[in-house]
Amino acid sequence: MAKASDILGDRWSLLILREAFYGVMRFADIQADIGAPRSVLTDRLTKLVDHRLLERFEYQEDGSRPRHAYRLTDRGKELGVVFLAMKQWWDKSDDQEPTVRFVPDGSEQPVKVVLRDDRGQEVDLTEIRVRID
Amino acid sequence: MAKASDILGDRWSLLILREAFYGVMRFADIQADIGAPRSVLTDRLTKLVDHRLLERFEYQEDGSRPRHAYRLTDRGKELGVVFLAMKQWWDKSDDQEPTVRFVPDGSEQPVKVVLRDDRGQEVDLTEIRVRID
DNA sequence: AATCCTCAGTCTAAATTGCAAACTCAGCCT
DNA sequence: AGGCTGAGTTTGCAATTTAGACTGAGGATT
Repeated sequence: MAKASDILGDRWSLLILREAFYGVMRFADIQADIGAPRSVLTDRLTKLVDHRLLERFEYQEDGSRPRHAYRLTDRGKELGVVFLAMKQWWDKSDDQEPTVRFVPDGSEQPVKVVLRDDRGQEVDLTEIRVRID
Repeated sequence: MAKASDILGDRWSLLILREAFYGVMRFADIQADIGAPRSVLTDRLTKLVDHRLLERFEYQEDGSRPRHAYRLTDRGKELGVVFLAMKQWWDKSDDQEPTVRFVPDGSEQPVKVVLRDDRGQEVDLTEIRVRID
């Protein structure tokens, strides 16, 4: 997991990925939303592509020249759980009502991130041990 | 969640917290494990204490002078889910067998981080929507 | 008692990284 | 031809990070 923090342990990368989960994927939009300097944004996007969390693709709007944008790879999408866990953690200790919620299709109640044992039983964080082989 | 990335969006803070989950909490041990420069380590530990993820306490080993060390606060411990999610994500795309596993008391099967709806039903990441109020 | 050792930092100068703002380049639009 | 837009690149300066030396408190060693 040390390498995971190589990728995620960075102010901008986390924010970029969050944007990606919300669906934003054009350079200018990301830049406007998170306010990173362009040069840093270029660098981070390149790194995220190198790490196969994002991929760069061409798109063309009608009557516009082709441009490129970024989208999450499958591997990147799987990081969603990490973001949900982070958001849940943050919301819990923040006293504001969250303005963004993640809900399952066909429900209004937000999803929770929980731990489960191999029998499907929910487990509390305090009830787990570390096993080192 | 932008502020969460203020705290976590940093190469060393993530590693320090991981150490804390493994139980390491003395300055020298953290330093030896993660290799951060001392001055940065001091700075990050102070920040993590300020953000109430860690607390500093005195301890005394028999026949040694009192020293201080760091331990996770309750708020810090709750971040465990984020770390487990990160580890699970990393393990999935890493082809090595993980050498560290988190297992519930009284079992050998590692816990999984999953999403659950309000009725306790497990939900897949692909089945959720964003709701903005 | 003087010196040594360990831990937990602090200090410093050099290297790296981050920054804002200006510049570039391709192609569509008037 | 000139302008505009998106997606960068460049530049010169500011802030952060780094390795490594230094500090200071107190127990241990001589």
